[in-house]
Amino acid sequence: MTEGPTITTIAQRAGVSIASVSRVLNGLPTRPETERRVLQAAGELGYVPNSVARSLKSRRSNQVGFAIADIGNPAYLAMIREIQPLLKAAGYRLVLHSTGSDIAEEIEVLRGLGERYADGLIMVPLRMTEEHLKMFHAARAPIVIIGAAPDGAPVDNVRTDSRTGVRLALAHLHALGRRRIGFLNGPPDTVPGAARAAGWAEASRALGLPAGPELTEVGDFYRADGAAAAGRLLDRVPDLDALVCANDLIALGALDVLRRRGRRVPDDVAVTGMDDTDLATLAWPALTSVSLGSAERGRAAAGLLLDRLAGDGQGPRVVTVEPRLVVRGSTAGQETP
Amino acid sequence: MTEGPTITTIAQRAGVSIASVSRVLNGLPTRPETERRVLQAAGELGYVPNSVARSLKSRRSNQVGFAIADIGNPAYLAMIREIQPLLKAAGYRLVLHSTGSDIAEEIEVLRGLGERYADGLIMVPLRMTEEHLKMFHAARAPIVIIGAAPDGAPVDNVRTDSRTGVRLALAHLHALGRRRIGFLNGPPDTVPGAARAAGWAEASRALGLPAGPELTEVGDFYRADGAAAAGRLLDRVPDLDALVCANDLIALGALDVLRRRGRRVPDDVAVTGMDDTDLATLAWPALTSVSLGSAERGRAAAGLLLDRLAGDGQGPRVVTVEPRLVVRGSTAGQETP
DNA sequence: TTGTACGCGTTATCAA
DNA sequence: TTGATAACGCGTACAA
Repeated sequence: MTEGPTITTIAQRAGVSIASVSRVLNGLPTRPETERRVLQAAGELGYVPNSVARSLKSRRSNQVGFAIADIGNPAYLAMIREIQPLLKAAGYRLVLHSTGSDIAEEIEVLRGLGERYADGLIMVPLRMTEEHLKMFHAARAPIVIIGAAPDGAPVDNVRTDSRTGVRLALAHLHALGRRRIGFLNGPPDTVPGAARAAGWAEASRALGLPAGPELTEVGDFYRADGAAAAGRLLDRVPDLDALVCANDLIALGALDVLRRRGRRVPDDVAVTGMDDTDLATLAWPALTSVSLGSAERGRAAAGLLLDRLAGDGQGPRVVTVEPRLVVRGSTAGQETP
Repeated sequence: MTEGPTITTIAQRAGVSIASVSRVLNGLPTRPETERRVLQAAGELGYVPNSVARSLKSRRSNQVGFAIADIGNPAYLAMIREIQPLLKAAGYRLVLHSTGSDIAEEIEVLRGLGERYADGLIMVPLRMTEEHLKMFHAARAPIVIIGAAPDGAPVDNVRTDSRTGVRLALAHLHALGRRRIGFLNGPPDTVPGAARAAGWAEASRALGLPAGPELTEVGDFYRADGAAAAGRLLDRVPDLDALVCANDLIALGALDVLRRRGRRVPDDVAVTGMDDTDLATLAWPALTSVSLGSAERGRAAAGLLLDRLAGDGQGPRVVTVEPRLVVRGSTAGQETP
């Protein structure tokens, strides 16, 4: 825990100037004898370059921020698992921000970017406020938004179409003959919540299904909230024959409640989730889920950001990932492999 | 994306020296008029202090590293969820390292600590080599190891007793009348793998159960490996009446195989996991699991590290978390709540 | 090929 | 109270 050696220490020990030390360490041409002495001194002292000083000089931190609402959500996890290796391979460290879906904390993360602790930021915002936009414009480092960024915002954007996702789920259930289909949504004032609500309304109308509020319950995007919402909806509409859930966690909560109430899945009530997380194959019966390509979106976001960091100066780019229905036992009634 | 303002820019605009700017920004006594001009200039320019320069001067990065084998393992996840808010509250950013259980990468993380990009490190190593020990001694920043650190290593240590954990599981199954109990372990050359193997041998002997290699299968700590290992063991010992698994992921793999082979759980085969992750309550039947206090260990580790960072200069400390059996449907045969 | 000296943006010391 | 200036550790013109 003593003070570490610096190039000055090495220079003294090797009897050369700090410039020579720096040159040797950076592989610039030097006389073999000088190189030998420097390397020996560095080795003996256990020298490790100070990344802070290097950053101050180079104006690059070699770090990238990743901001999400909750590290516990497996959809975000799938993103991290893709992003982290890509960043590491490119020489960047990953700074993780878990904002707890608190707007103020999200803004704080954006403001922090101004401190230059990171060379770029990937963010999955739950809401999109004026404040966000202001920070986007003020940002002095590239930002990639996973989710819906407003057109014209100076950020790269990886999006998916969860409206279509809800439609896929609803069409699937409709094709299976279900007609009393309930909807368990997340907070409608969040970006994903609003998109799913819109998709629900659209698709219901298109299929000639009732789309009124009597078939919808709202809670947070967690399992316990999903269970509570499912309980309320079942109390109100006991003859439901299917449930569309706004994410897998909510669906798992719904499965808990259905099991507790003795409703068979999928025989009595079919259930769909969304995000197609690892949890979907864990549930019993395995959960039919709409994949929004979390892993793919993570990969795309990392790619976009690395392009920027490599000096790509194009205008804002948008990558779109198509939703895809993954049918499993919770709607199909067959054993999972 | 233009160059950001510095205290020099502010000083020019406000017509004062950079020293005055710094004083105002740090709340040191200044004449009201000076303060006003500085704050106005700073506000107009959208000044944000450069954390890199600040770090170089203060010799503190306000970052903490957290190194784990795989972010996808929910036991680690439980730790992060505790660690991250504690660090944030104390003003530290979290730098996440996922090493893929590769020794070389773990060593690289320890070496990286020498670059002073972080003020401290929390690490959950899977193995413990001479190289690790060397790096611990050479480290110039405090390290907290979650898992078994050798006595005398200059690190704080949060440990649990997974030997006892295996004993708890085995005793539980024995008390339920099971006598042909198999063991699905992780790699025995890892710290947790070795501890669990030792616990298995000890506890089997104590209970008068066979403890030979014929009842053990080994794989990695993942679900697919658990399934493969369970398959091999069932082929060899078809009349098993229980399975002790080295973690929850392995147990979930075992549940997959048992279901596929038509063995009822727990009636035919009782199953226990370890780590008591969120997945345990997701499985069907819900998984009896030995809690090793992941969340608690994460909290303890963060606490130890923050103490150090606050200047605590004691010798290495050890915190031990007791394992605890959590009984659920996979052994008790009752509906989960 | 090598050394001197400056700058990166801050904080902190010392005179004034 | 304020300003000039010296660090912090590194990279790099520029001069030798």
